[in-house]
Amino acid sequence: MLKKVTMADVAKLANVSKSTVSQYLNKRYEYMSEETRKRIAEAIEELGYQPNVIARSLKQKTTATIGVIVFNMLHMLTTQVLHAIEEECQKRGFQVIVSNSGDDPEKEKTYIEMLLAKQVDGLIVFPTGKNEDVYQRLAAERFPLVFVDRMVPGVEADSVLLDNFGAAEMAVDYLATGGYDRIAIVTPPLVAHNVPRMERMEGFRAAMAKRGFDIDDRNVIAADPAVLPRELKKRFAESHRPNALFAINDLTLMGVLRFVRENAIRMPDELALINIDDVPFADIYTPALTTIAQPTFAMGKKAAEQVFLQIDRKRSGKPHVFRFSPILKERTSIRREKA
Amino acid sequence: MLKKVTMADVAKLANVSKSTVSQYLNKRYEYMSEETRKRIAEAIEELGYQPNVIARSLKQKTTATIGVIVFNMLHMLTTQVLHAIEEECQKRGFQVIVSNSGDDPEKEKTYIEMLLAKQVDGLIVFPTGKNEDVYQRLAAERFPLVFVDRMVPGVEADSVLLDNFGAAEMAVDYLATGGYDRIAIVTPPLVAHNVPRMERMEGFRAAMAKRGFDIDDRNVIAADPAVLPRELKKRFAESHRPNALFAINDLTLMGVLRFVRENAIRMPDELALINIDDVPFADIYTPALTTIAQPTFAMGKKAAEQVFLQIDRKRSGKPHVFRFSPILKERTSIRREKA
DNA sequence: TTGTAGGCGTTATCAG
DNA sequence: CTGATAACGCCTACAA
Repeated sequence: MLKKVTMADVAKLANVSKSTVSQYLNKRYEYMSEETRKRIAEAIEELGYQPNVIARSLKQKTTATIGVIVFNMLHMLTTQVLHAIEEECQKRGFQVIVSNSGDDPEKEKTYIEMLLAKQVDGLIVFPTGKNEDVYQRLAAERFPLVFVDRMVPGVEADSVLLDNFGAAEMAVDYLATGGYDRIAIVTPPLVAHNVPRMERMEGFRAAMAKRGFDIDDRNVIAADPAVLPRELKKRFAESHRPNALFAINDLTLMGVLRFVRENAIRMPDELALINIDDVPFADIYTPALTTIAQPTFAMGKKAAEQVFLQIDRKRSGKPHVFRFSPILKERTSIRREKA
Repeated sequence: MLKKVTMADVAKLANVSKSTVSQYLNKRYEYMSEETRKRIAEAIEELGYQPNVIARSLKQKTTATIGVIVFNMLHMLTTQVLHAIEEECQKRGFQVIVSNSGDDPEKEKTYIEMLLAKQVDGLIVFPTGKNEDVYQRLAAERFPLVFVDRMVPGVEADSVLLDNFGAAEMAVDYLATGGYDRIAIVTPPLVAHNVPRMERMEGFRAAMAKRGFDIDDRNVIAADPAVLPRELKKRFAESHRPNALFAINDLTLMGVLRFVRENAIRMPDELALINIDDVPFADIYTPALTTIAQPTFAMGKKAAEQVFLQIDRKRSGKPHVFRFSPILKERTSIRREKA
């Protein structure tokens, strides 16, 4: 590791002082002779000098780094949002430290602290939702912070998320317009701190009520993906089986499709299906899946932009919750006329 | 931002010197009175002191950070390997800076340099393959470096990749055993610096030869995923259409499936299909897709372990290329008896 | 236009 | 057992 080349070495070789080299590096060559400028450039070249960003950071108290904490790296939404964040950061010369909390609040807390110790300039968090005190502290310090995908009620921070309520309404409306009347919602277990899940549920209820459909309790199918096929099978063995399913996310969708496959249920004839999250295989599946996409790229970009605004201390005032509109992807897992 | 609490403050409040506080922080309390220990602990607590990792790094020349450069963040393999890397790093208290090169060598070079300037302790690279000089420099400096997914011939660095040759053989063997005799390979355009692609092609040729099958040139279908359906259609309009397809990766698979769907080709009756990369929808597809999985998690773990070995200067000697065995996932897109 | 000196927050060395 | 003091590599007045 010949990483020993320092500013001093360059200065010596170029016969100038360290400060002059520093000026040069920061492109302040207004008052610098063409001559010395060249000498420094050569010295740098010759030694293969690379400035030590750490030293700079220590002085400037800024690291050109932001921390991102996600709760599930393998989730497609995460990947896509992350991609957009990274891209936005590249434009600003920032880099991204990624940590995976696995939805474990303890871990999340630890990582937030590690990231702060590393002096990241900002934080984008897909929050577990269970570390309100930590979030509050950050908000109080006005540390640049943006929540993504989920928000945390009571914490004043910029948040970027889907219009979940609207997405659920969209699902119901689309199914209803197609003539389907026995609509069931399929979701992971409902827990209060999971805001999007609750919002989707509420949107569903509201849209059903608006249509004058009553909600059979048996048509709220809440189960972990692993046991979902079994639960569905149970429900479908009962009376008044649903003729349309709304899966609130991609994981749930997988459970539904497994059920459909195992029981040789014909779509869309026997059953219509719509879900949130535009999975990559949606249009090569048979039938092609009608889905509700999240604008993941726009969301990631916005999240990054907001941290940067905060870093630049340019935020207008109060934190804002940015709601992104869901996008209907019409395909063929739903007929447009009632059976 | 009340981030002004420094070691000096703690020292003052606890009535000791900075050095003592430092000892404490580094858990060297062997020769420290119970008394002072407690006082320091209290002071830290009271001030909410958080050590500044940047300052520590400057002194110790170590950052507990590794850089990962991938060429496509959205690729599933990338996500999964990344996940494993991150997990392994967590165990060691390391963090991960992720950059996306988009397979652009210029960007890759820039990021490598930025990461080095940030004093990362090691680098894991999914290489574009076109920056040999940069890789060489790193190797020469013995900077901790591991390549993943692709390797770079001529550069002496640990590399973690699939046994691509073996995977292609596996595909051919499985199809041949099922009685299929007109096997075509479907791949993105072949370019020399893309090692895995070439290796898979070679494995295919070798396995075909071994079986005594000759390879009709028209059965090497090389095209970008976007135009693949068209190319396939063209081929299938000709004589001696293939009765089995081997897609060398998931992107290619998507193209094949689109073709299959658009032309209502029945699998496995008219056409058998196998591919590398165990896509998440493989077993909910109809027919369930027989695939060859990469042990992505093990690969990521190994990559991380190898950088750490290098960081700890414990590497045995010469760099090593780690080949991971493909895993056959038998499903139903191939019949076991010949048509 | 360039150089000197001091400091950023830690750790390391060596006295005391 | 504890405390000066000097680095680490860079930036920034202020001097020259």
